Amino acid sequence: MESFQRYYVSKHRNPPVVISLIYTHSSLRGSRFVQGWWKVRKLTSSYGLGSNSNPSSGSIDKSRVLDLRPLRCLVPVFPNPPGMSSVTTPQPSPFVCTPPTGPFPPGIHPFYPFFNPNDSQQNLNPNTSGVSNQPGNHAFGNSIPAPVPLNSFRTPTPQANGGTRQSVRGSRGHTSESVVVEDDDYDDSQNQSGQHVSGFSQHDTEDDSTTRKRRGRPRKSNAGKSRDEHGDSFDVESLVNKFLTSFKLKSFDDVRRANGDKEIVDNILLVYDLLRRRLTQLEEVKDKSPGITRRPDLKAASLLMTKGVRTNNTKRIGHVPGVEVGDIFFFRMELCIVGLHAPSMAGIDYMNMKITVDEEPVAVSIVSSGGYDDLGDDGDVLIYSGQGGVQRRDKQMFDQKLERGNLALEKSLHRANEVRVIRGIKDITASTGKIYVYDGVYKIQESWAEKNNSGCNVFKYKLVRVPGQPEAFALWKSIQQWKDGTAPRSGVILPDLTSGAEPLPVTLVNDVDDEKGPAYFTYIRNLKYSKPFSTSKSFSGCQCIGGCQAGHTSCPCSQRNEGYLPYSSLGVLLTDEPLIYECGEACACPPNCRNRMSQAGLKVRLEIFKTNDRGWGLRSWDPIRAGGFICEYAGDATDKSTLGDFGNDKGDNYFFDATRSYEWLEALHDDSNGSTKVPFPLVISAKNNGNGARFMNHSCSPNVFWKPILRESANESYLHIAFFAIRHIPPLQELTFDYGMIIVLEALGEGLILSAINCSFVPVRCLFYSISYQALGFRYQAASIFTQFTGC
DNA sequence: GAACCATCAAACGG
DNA sequence: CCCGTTTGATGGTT
Repeated sequence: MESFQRYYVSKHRNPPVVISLIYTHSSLRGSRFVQGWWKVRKLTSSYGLGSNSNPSSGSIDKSRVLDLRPLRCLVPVFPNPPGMSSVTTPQPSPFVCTPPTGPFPPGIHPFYPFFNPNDSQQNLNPNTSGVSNQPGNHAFGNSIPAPVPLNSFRTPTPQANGGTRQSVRGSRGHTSESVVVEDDDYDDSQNQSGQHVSGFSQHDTEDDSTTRKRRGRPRKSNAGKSRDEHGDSFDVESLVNKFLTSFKLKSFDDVRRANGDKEIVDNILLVYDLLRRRLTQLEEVKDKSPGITRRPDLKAASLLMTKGVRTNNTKRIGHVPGVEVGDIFFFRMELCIVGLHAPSMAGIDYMNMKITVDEEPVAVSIVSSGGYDDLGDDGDVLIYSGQGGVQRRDKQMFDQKLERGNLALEKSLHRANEVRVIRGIKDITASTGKIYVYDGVYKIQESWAEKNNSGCNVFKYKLVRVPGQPEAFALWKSIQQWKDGTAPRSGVILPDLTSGAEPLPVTLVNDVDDEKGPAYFTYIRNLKYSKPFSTSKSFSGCQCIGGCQAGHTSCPCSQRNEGYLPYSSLGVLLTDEPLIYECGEACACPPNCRNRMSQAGLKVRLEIFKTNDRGWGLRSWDPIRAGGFICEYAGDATDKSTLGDFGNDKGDNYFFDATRSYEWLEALHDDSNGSTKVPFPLVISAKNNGNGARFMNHSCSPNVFWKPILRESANESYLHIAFFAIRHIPPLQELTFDYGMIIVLEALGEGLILSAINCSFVPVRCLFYSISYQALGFRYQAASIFTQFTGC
């Protein structure tokens, strides 16, 4: 159950040391996608170094397999030697892992590049963990990039950007020269016991009795037709547990329940939506999953909340940790489980506050979504109506009373406390449904009562946005004006890069500098094959004249996708499966069939824009919901075998390699049977021909992932790559995905730097980890996480 | 502590 | 597209 990739690096060193890194499958289980364990092996023999010589596998000393803590993580976690690892046998390790800022064990000293003897300001505070938000403290001289946290991609710091590109490009040369790739598999003892059951995989949670129970049930062989009253609850239960385990929410303590942070909030929302989408899919095919009720949004939230999986449980005034101004939500329950706005329906959330001896209610947040006659056109001002005054049953109106939320708002006016405002906006893509935008905190300026159309008293509250917050709702209004044409988008170079090839334009924008656009290429909508990807299959297609429908058990397209349609009616990805079978030429269904999502062209308004520090990038004017389809990777399909090891010999910076490891959702699959690995050697070149996807940059905390999609005609099949949103993406947030990694060891200065280049064609992106390595009588020390983003 | 109630949901059908 | 119906969850109040 070991390696799927291994890369050797040979470096000039005296004595020479060759080390390989193996990403271990088993360790991925239960870890978040940004983390993983890596094994570092010391090879016992030396090779002809300084060239691309290929080390022979026979020289590996398997007894010297060592474990290091996660190489790719947002915050470095340093090993806790006793009992930390569940995947390895404890063994004395010649590695000593230390944060780069200390404290250091006896005999270990601060090391280059984190220590500069000339820098008296060196930060050795152990509490900073080395990768907080102050990367600029580290001294690198003029040519070495400053360490930056891995997640700095989203919030780049000025120190990290300036002047680092040169040095990284410089270092690319000698690292890539010294890299040797070897493709043989180190471990043949792969655990084949895993099973793929009914569309989602079993997860090994030994403490989970329901999972065990289900595994042993022969009842499952009835193709789920059983109406056993407990039958479906086992499915749902194990589904929830799988998600929770995958995203480290299984054991959720009171501390995290009371106060969240970005990672907790992100993961909870991630699991919520995965669960909600899966329940949606199950609900569509009722006879396969009896007992699944309507309202998957409520069901998913209730499942999580009964397990205590929620955060910011304690009400508070002001911002909620982990939720940023501009964040978007698609369901009221999402606001609830992250603590932004607790009531599932009511518009005013409030809490009791001790004032001397008495308690009085104060408002903490409001949702303005059109239920009453609110006025919010100004953008920074909101006239909000009080609650009550209507009888829901018979719609009878009466005077509002100064109680509950109304009273709380009144008290908040006098106490001048901040009130969070969530603006509900009609979702254009879905005629029904709303998008909720967190618009930051407001203060109540005045209140009054007025008569409404029925002559009843209604309370009104004037709220004014607290200045200095990022644009949120105002941005939506701007974008609407760009679309209307009532206000111009600044910096537009080309209004439509596609020249009408897509149903929606793709704008080319640069409001950063005076570069007039990326190098010339031809816009094409789809992936182009010079020959079929595969000719072995024979497939007659479906006969769904009006388009494939959920629950049509006879539809062969549905059958190939484990009995479900992979997309919702709104075009949101529902399935967990590693490969999607879309309808193809052989199918009788129309082009707008629900199962042709990636063939219908763009659904969101994209823009290619100049970034501050990474060349050109891709983003969307429209909000994209989690699982939403973005686009496919267009270009020329290439045979990987015709390329060099790294495919970069032609200077092609626009490559997509489907054979690379990508971590998103791999944790959700039981990988012991290899089912999650994409067995398709598809490499796409978008150098000459491509679409917006070729501009998508890499991130270690991406908001987009890709999935392979198979389209079949009678005797041929074609593989395509489609991109989907990992989480809800607000407008104009850059779209990024994880390119996948190659790990490189590099001797640098006094230490070994573990570095990673994330794609064959891209310069070194991430330099990693802090180790002290005792080998052959020499001690090497390596630096901690710092990251480089070079753009394209 | 249980039951009830109020509430700017969300999906669906006509 | 608007409207009503249905199915609902949470949190506060009784």
